[in-house]
Amino acid sequence: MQASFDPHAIESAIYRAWEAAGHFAPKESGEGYCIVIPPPNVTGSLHMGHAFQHTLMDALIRYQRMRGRAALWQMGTDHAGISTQMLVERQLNAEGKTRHELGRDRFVERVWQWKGESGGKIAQQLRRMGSSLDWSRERFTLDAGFSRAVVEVFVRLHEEGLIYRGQRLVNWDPALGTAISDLEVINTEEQGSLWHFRYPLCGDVRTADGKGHLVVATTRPETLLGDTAVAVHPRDERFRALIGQRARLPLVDRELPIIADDAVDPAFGSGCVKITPAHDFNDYEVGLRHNLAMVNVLTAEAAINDNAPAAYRGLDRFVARQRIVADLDALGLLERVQEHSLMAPRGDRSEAIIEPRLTNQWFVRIAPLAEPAIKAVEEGRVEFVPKHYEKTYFAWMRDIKDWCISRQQWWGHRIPAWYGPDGAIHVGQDEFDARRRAGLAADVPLRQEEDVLETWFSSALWSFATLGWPEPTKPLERFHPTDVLVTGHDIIFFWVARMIMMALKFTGEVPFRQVYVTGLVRDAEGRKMSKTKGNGLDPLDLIDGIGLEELVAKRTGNLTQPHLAPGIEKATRRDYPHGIPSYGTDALRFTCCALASTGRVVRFDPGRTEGYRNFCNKLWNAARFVLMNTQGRDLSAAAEPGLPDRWIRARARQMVDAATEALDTYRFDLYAGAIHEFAWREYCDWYLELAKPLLWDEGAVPARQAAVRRTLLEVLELLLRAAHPVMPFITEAIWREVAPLLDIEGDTIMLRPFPEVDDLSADAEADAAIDWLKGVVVALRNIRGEAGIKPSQTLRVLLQGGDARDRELAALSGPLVQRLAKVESIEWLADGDAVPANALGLVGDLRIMVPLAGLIDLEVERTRLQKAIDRKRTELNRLQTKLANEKFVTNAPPQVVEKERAKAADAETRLLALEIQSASLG
RNA sequence: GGGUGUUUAGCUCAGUUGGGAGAGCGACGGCCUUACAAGCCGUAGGUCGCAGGUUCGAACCCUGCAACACCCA
Repeated sequence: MQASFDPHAIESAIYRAWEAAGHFAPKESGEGYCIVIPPPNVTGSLHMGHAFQHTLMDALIRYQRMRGRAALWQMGTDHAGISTQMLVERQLNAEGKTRHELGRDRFVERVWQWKGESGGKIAQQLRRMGSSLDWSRERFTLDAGFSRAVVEVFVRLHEEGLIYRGQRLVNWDPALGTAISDLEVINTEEQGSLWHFRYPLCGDVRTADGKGHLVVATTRPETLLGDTAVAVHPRDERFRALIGQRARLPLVDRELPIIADDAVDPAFGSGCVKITPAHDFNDYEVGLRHNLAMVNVLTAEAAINDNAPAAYRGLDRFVARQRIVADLDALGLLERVQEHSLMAPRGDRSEAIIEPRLTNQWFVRIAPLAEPAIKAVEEGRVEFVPKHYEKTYFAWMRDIKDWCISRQQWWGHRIPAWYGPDGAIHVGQDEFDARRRAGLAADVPLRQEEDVLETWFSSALWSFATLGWPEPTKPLERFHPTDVLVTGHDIIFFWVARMIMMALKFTGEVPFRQVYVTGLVRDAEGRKMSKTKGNGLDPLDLIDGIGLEELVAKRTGNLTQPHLAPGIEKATRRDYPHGIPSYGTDALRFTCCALASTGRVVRFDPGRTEGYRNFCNKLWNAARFVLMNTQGRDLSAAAEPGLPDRWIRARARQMVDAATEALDTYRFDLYAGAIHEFAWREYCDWYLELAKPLLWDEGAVPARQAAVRRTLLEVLELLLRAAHPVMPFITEAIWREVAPLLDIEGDTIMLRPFPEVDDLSADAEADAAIDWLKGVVVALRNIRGEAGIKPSQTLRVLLQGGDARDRELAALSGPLVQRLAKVESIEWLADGDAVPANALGLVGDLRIMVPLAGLIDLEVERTRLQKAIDRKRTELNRLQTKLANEKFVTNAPPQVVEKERAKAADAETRLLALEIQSASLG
């Protein structure tokens, strides 16, 4: 093995070998375990969020595979309708073309071509992460089988009346020219203006205070072109007399009824509200209630259409806004303008301001689907981890609105509906089926719906359509419901809820038994990682490393806002003065696990990755040490385990227990902690050090040495298996060296069993003995450290006090203590013996003394001692106060009281010893 | 406006049923000790957001308040 850990030397070859051997496919027999991957965008690339979630999924899959389950991690990608179409349209624009010039067929062809070119990237990156996905079963939401499932679902929902087409007010994205769903609209607070306009009253009508006009306020003046009423609150005394009268809409010269509606907030603005049913969701409801006309004044591009006066036709909405304000001002109808912060709706993809717009769209009638999905979670058939996300889920599901599923786009599943010459709608699997169902002759011309389904409609079928539905396939039977869905809280509504509804509807089963909701990855300062902010991290850069100049170029290139480049460059040079070193996949994965605690935000700090790269190196070198001391040795000799051997196995048992518990409850941070703690703090820091004296003692009993060698190997091998789910590559590389020495069959660690607690036994005796030893060694190190004694200086140690057990342990562990603390001699003194001036350490009643002579400065030792006395006295006082409290003694459980008494007695003994020592030093 | 979550060491976070406040990183001091300087040894640092309450006992349970984050309208 190389002297230091080099991830590049091992990773790719190992992954290729696993894949070639078919190890990622579920085994033929055994209980199934399945996770479906949240499908990445087919033309996308890996970001930190993927790296994070995929690490957790892969850890689960590898863990369950090692536990004997037939584990399937179902691979697939999403066609990502809007974002992919946007990307390709942008490419076209760069060439000076538009999709409309190209036409639908050629455009779609072009997208497929782009998919062919860039669609493999994410798959390669997933391989670099070590993801044990079953590539042989890879699916795509637009592949033939999946599309069939989509059509099937559409047709059946339509048959049952759960899909309908209708004219509704929808969120219209003028930049993309399509409707989008409520969830795709992001409302953010922005600064704007509130314009107050005067609408003259018709006839001789006057307001209560004698004015001839009403005042209405709006943040969107251009919409007044579509006003069809003015509303007031029915109990608003100021306007009661005006209800039923009419006002005149300026510029348009339309008479508007003055109506009363509870929805009006009398305290907002003037108390009068202009009603634009075709361009505002609240007004739309008012319009329905009062049977108002709905005047659409916007085109698909959000310019003013022909329903408006000629003066404004064709103007962009924001140009029209300025013009209208100016015109009203000129007419003396602008009362005032007010600074105003408003919630601006923007499209999550285009970031354009969304316009509510009246259009014909397809909807899913969702309430009948939501009901069983709510029940499934209430009854625990689907369980959220952490549990509190169920509240979020219920809140949304119980107030769910019909789902707009049609998009005026080209890239996606074209809606399987055909229009007859009379405008009648015929739905079917295909045109033939639609004709058959409708009983239409072959010569009746039919025109297919132009719209496609939104991407989430197909994603909603992911759990079962990837497994072969609508065919009753074996994988479907074996792996559905899947075991757990691992995803972020940002897509609980988009995806999780819809999958539950669709799976229940079409398979009668929940799609997964548990949902593990991860936090979302942010940068080290807690900010969202984004290209615009230039604070993004590419997981591949953490794995492979990247030079500073290249990193700067990557972060500042192709910015949508180029003026931000200098700031980004400066921050990058500050944060990564030497670029990013290559840390390897295992270190990145370990970081992801270690950061996966229960919070909602995961602050990703590359410093942690460096630390875990070091951990990989530690493990690598520990393995080198073990191999150096075992290769070519006779390991078959009868073994006689010593206390350290028994101890490390007992510790291993504890580690396996903790690791198993952590993985079973999705506490990946605790799992990583258990592995790290055991490997570094116990196996390396103590066991390897304890092993050295025995290994290097030429006069040692052969059976003892054999036991040490076997223990070194066996515990290392067990540790590798326990750590494999989080760090697959390094564990495989080391395991291949270690396994032959232990005569283990098999060519890969990934198919070996995960360690079981029952493989090991607890050992109270060994624990006590090694605890004692550690106590003595730490006490001596402490004296050394504080007294500034050089590590090369050997010590003479005197022992006094203690009991028979201390003498027994000293006899057993003396040689180990000597080696670990660099002690040349240990001498027992009787209780009454005079002792030279010394530095004192305590383990229970046992006094560990290092004579000062020539080594330790008396003053330094006095200071150290005084500190120890102060600390111990504080502790004792606290305990004595507690024990003096009668209420405590009578009310607390006896074992608690007993424990406190023992602690007090111990503190007292120690304090006494320290005080005697203090007196003796003068 | 409604809801959810968070607040513990300089930073990032653990803390399982209420019973001696922890880890990693960082800081400081000392070491090239023959697996590892990507290492080893040691040290310092906290009124557990604030105010009440329950309890013999509260970081943990209850109430109120504050700050921050996110979701919904």
